Amino acid sequence: MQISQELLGKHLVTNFDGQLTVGKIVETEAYRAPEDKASHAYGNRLTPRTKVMFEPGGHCYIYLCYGIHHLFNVVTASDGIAHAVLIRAIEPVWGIETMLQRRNMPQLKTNLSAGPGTCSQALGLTTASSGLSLTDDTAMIWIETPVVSEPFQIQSGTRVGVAYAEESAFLPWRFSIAGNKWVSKAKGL
DNA sequence: CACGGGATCGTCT
DNA sequence: GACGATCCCGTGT
Repeated sequence: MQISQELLGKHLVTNFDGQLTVGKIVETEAYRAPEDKASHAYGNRLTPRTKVMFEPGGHCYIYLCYGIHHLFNVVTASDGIAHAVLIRAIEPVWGIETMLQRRNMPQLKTNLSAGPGTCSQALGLTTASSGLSLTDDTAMIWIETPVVSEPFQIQSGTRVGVAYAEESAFLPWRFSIAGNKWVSKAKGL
């Protein structure tokens, strides 16, 4: 919860095949097992897929949604506690040409990375990278605090696509940088 | 601009 | 064997 807000404004960096891409995190969602019915680890459900969420924080959980989209999460809690923060949108900062190529887009538009599936694709993140460390010296994915950053207000709302989750569906656990045009359009905010 | 549907496949029952 | 923590494009207004 706190971490999902602290991640706003931070830089998410990937370095695959010598291609450096950087995006400022502008939108996140918190998922907190065991009580959160929207979490894949609800009730501490432990499967081959979810097990990286139970490991100590500092690495990532990436999974495939709707057979098409790779969704990137930061695992945030201590050993045995399955908390994660979904990165829903980034503002491109560096490596824009690479991101456009990955997205197969001719020119820069806000839909380059507004939405969890597209922003993962822009950064080159796939399930193949699930479980990788964000903190190792050799990490290919990591998070940095930008040297300079504009102050911003945090906006919150309910999460997207979790209507099935009963009472958990109404938790205001979606956070974004107010007024940032790279935030996804889902459910207005 | 709002809505509707199709794409597409790993994961769990 | 069903179903998503989604996106995009088509249609109609």
